[in-house]
Amino acid sequence: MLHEEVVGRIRAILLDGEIPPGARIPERELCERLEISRTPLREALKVLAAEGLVQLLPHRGSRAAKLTDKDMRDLFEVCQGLEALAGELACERITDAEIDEIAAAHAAMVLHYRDGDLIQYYRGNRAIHEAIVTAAGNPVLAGLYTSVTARIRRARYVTPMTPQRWALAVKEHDAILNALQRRDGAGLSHILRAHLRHKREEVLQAGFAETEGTDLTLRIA
Amino acid sequence: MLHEEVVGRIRAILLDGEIPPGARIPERELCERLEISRTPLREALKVLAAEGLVQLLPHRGSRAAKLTDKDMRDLFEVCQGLEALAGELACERITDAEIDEIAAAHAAMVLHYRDGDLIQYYRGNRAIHEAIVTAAGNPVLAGLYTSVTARIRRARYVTPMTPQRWALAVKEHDAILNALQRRDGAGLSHILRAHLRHKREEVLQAGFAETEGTDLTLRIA
DNA sequence: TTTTACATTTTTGAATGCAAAATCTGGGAT
DNA sequence: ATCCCAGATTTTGCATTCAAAAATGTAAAA
Repeated sequence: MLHEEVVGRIRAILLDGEIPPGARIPERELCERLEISRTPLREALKVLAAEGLVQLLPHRGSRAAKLTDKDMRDLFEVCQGLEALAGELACERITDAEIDEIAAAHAAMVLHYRDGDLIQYYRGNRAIHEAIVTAAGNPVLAGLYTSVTARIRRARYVTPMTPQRWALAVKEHDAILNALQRRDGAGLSHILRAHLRHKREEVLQAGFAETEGTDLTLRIA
Repeated sequence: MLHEEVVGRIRAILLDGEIPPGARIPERELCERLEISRTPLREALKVLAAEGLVQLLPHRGSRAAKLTDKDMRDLFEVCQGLEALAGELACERITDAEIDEIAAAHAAMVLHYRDGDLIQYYRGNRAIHEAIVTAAGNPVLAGLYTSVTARIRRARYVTPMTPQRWALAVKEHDAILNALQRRDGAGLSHILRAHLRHKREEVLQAGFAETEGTDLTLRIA
């Protein structure tokens, strides 16, 4: 198994919440499960620690990082900045074909909204945001975006929504698509910020400071 | 020696250009120099690879990452976004005392400009940009900023300047301080973007694609 | 002289072993 | 019963070792 694959698999385990925030990461156990020895596992943990997903305590092992409200706020703030930038750049560089793809994804997402299928809605939502970042044509930006969103993913995409908020989010997405189609960078940037600000408020209101026992089951309000 | 220290020391070696971009990283040699064994060294290299400073080639060792013009453009673009965000947040959160400190640093920097001391000027310049990012009060943002700027540092702070460009940069810094003092987030964000855009143009015009032989001696035009 | 095939050496990536640190356990004092 | 401390156990962090892959060198053939 390649180094990057090890990192990826552990990242997935953490993001799935299989090892909940704050819990110790059982080295020996993970080694057996991934069928690798401690050396490559520990290399991966150091990388994930640099990413902020793992917390290393000298001589006391590693734990799945726990996010405080402040961390969450900070991450959302940065995420806003990155998406705003991505929106501007995307408007300069996006091709017609890419816009069409996003429009299609948008339409599909709206259908999921109509169906009240929050999981599929979130999935489509995420794909759209990622497509915009990709369209920005800046791999450095894309990399940072991936790493920042990974850390808030569980909060962002597993927060219950009221019908009002959900309706607002869909309306914002209409505006996002519209700005993209008009290639209105400033406008898109502005809408994306507002969209994320609202999302952040939802998440923080939901009291999302991660603790050992944070329940991450998807609930629909 | 602690893990973070190992990472830091190797990072410094790379940023100093002691191992030039594209050059192989001599594992054995670094081990002897840092007086550590290969295991912790390799852990550090993987972390630095995730940061983008090191390139890992499976079964062929690691090299100091080489930056293409495109990489440089992408990094500057992201850096602009991060500084713009930092500027906005700083205006919301900065204390009077912090503003005074930045004003003092600014005054000192202007003196170095008058003296024609580019090295000291750059040093002061960097301190100001970092102080703004710190004043934003967002450690996640600060972390990304550090990592992005690290990668372009050598280009950003080791590019020759024409008297015209230098004068413009100083003028922009006046505007930056002014916006900060007025706590004009939008204005500061705008100026910072322009400032970095100009810097990027300088750097790219200087033909900064990093190659094995890139001469990083500080030249004053 | 250049090229190709092969053997040797070097380097890489990962497993194992070992010393130091931390955690756990149980018995005795308060 | 609770608290505390000494010994045992586990876990961590690093050095070393080992197998596999790549690089290098050599010699024969074109």
